[in-house]
Order: sequence, then structure tokens, then C-alpha cells
Amino acid sequence: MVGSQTKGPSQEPHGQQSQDSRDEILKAATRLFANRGFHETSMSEVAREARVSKALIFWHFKTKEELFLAVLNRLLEPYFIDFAEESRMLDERHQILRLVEFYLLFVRDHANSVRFFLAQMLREQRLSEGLGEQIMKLYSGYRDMLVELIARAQERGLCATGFTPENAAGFILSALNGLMIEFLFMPGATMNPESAVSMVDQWLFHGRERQETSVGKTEH
Amino acid sequence: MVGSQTKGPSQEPHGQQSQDSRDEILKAATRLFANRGFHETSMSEVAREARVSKALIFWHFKTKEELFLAVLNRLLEPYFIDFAEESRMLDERHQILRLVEFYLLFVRDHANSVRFFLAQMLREQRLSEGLGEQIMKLYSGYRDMLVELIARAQERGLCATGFTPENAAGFILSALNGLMIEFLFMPGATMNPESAVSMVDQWLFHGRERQETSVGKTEH
DNA sequence: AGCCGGCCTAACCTATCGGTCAAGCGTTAA
DNA sequence: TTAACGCTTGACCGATAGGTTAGGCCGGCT
Repeated sequence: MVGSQTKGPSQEPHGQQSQDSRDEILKAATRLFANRGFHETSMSEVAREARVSKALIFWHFKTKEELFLAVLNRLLEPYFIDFAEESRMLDERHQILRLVEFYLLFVRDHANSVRFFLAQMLREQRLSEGLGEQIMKLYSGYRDMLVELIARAQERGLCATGFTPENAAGFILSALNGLMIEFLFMPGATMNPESAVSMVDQWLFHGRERQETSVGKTEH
Repeated sequence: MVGSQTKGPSQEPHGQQSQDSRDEILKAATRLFANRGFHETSMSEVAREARVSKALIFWHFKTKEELFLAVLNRLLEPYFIDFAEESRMLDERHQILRLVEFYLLFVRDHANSVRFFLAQMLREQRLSEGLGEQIMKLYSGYRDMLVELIARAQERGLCATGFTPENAAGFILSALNGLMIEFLFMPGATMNPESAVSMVDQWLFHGRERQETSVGKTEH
């Protein structure tokens, strides 16, 4: 939620107009920044793509960096999802599997912004210092949830205990990131979360219910 | 060693001089491109860093893109290593473990280049069309070797047969890439190939000799 | 000696960059 | 009517981008 006011349409004609153009600019900038990067994208391009004058962009956003940060916030929105709320009624095993599935579905459905953030973090630190922290916070939040769930599952005797929850979570995350890389970089690779989920299920819970048994499916 | 001729010093004064300056330029450009990217690096900066005039760069390289490609080739050099030659005398198991270790050691020792290539491949292909192909060739070459070795190991009854060599190789590569991500992005993460190697050993060969048993170590 | 060609530079060129400015529009309030 | 305000624009600015030009230096060949 960047600047979402609660006022209805046409209630404030100027404000509405302003919001529209601001949105067009953000959309265009997002598209351009995403597949060209910060330095490769010029404000003139953004203006042309958004079909407004360049000066209008500078009326909405003081500098190019401010526009960039607005884009980042816009892109970060879908990342904030309250998991604990969403699946509180499931047992640990299904929460874990749900979490794993969520990671991959997210990467698949937000491939562009994931690409974007990855590229941004691989490059200039300047612009992505705060960004990196935010993402790391999300990431370790995710990891912590995983650790917590595995620990509870172990306590209840639901899964193997031959490893610490931290190590298991680290292993799972590595595997997920590996799948992510494959999906993002290999041309034509398809993300199929089910096989990954069933792998984790196998590994942690020995697939105590019916489940596919495919392991390391990597179709191409 | 880019263009290391075998001629001694001062044998060809002009050529030697030229090579020196060309090398300085390449070194500076490599450094700058690596941690700032193509568009963020200006020829003037390269000139300053290499302590030559900008015009000299354009004498050695017709355009900025040509310089960039020269840098890429320079960076790709260490990737071309003939594995089959190097470890022909080992058995499949140790060749596989060697291969795994090599992957991680390479990522660790060439982190900057790897970062650079990843970032480059995330961006639009214009500049890195040929580059992407080259890297994909290396990557699938690596994967093929892995597949081949696992297949042979299975034939000889050295390792489990509950999976196809392709799936096993895909799984291992995913795990390696996951470790790579962790190493590249987590501040202070250390790459320790031994534990990964022993994991693969455990998984494929059930660690038939003495080996550590740590799994998914993720210290931070 | 005198010229040639490889190596190198200061100065210069044009296009485009991020950013500014003053003025024009329609709406609203007085 | 008109002054004020929010939104929008074309024209413009200095800085810097990639790239060029003309020429200087230097060792080797005739």
C-alpha cells in the first residue's frame, strides 16, 4: 500500500487526475526498470512510455531515485503476506508443505519482480542497501517460520530428528533457491512445485500419506 | 594470462608497450564492469582507472561494446577447464565428488565474476546474447558430465539406482545453485564445500568410506 | 637524413542525461 | 470576475556520455 487514499472517484477531480497520471508513470517506470535496470532507463523513456511530459514525472517524484524507490515499494507489496494467519488451522506438516509450495508459487507468479530484485542486489549497493535489508528481513522471517515449524514437528514426533531444525530449514531453502535459479535462468524451464513439495514431504515425513514419489524432477 | 606471448621482453618494444596498456585497460574495465555493470561504467572512468587517455581505449577497442566483450572473454577463461583430463584416473564416485567440490570452489573463488554473469543474464539479452549461450554450454556440459558419471556409477553398482541419472544430476545442481545463492547473498555466509560434498556422498553412495555426516550446514 | 607506422594524448564533437522554469490549463472559492 | 490552486507542458540548462580528430613522440627502415 503505497499511497492508497480511501476517497472515492470524482470526489476530488484534480486528485483523481493526479493519481491516474502518477499510476501511469509508476507502471511505465516499473516495466522499464524491470527489464533495463536503473541506469539504463532514462526519464525521457519513462515519460514517453507513460505518455506524459518528462516534467510531470519530476512534479510527482522529486528525483529519479525517488521514482525508483516508489517502484521498489510497489513491487515489494505482494511480498508481505501474513502466513501465520493464513494457515493457523493446519498441522505442522501441512504448514511446512504449504510454506514450501508458497515459495515456489511466489517465484513463479512474480518471476519478473524476483528477477528485478535479484539483479538489483547483484549490482549497485547504493540504491539497494535498504532494499537488501528489507528482503533479507523477509527471507529470514521465512526461514524462521520454517525452523519453528520443523522444531514443533520434531517435538510432536511427526518427523525425523536426525538433524537440527536450523540445518533442515537451511537445506530446504537451498533446494528452493536452486529450483528458483533453474526456473529463472534455464530457457523453457517450468516450475512445478508439486514435485518439490513431495520431495520435502518424503524427506521430512517419509510421505506418511499418499503422495507422488518423484525425486528431483527437472524436466526441460 | 590473456595474450601472453612467448617472446622475451624488449624484443618488440612497440608490441610490448601496446600489450601492457591493453592489459591495464582490460584489468581496469574488468574491475569496473564487475561491480558497476556495463551502463554504469563510463569510458572516462576506465581511462582514469587504467591511467591512460580515453582515446587510447578507443584505439585498442573500436567501441565500448567491444571492450565489454573482451572483458567477458577474459572472465570466462577460468571456466574452461578440462575435467575429464584432470581426473580420469579416479573412480566415478570420486570424480563426482570432485566435480561437486569444483563447482563450489569455483563459485567461491570467482564470486565477482559469477555475480557479474548472473546479473548480466538477468538483464535483457542484447549485450549478452552470445554470452548466455556460452554459459549455458558450460552449464549443460557440466550437467552432462554429472549425468554420465552417475550413470556409470549406477552401472557398476556403486550407487543407489532409485532414480535416473538425469534426475539425480538435476537435484545435485539445484542444491549447488542453492548453496551458491546463499553464499552470494547472505552477508557473511561462508562457502564450505566439504559438507556439501559429504552430503552428496551420503546421498549417492551412503558414504561408503569415512566421511563427515553434517547435513545442510548453513552457519552464519 | 627523412619518412613510416605503431602508440598515445589533449581537445573537441554531438547526443542525451537528470533536472528546472515559467507559463498555460481547468476547477474551485470568494 | 478573478485570484488561487493543482496539474501539465515545451523549452531550456549544465554536465557528461560515447566517440573522433589532429597531431606528437619514438624506434626502425631506406
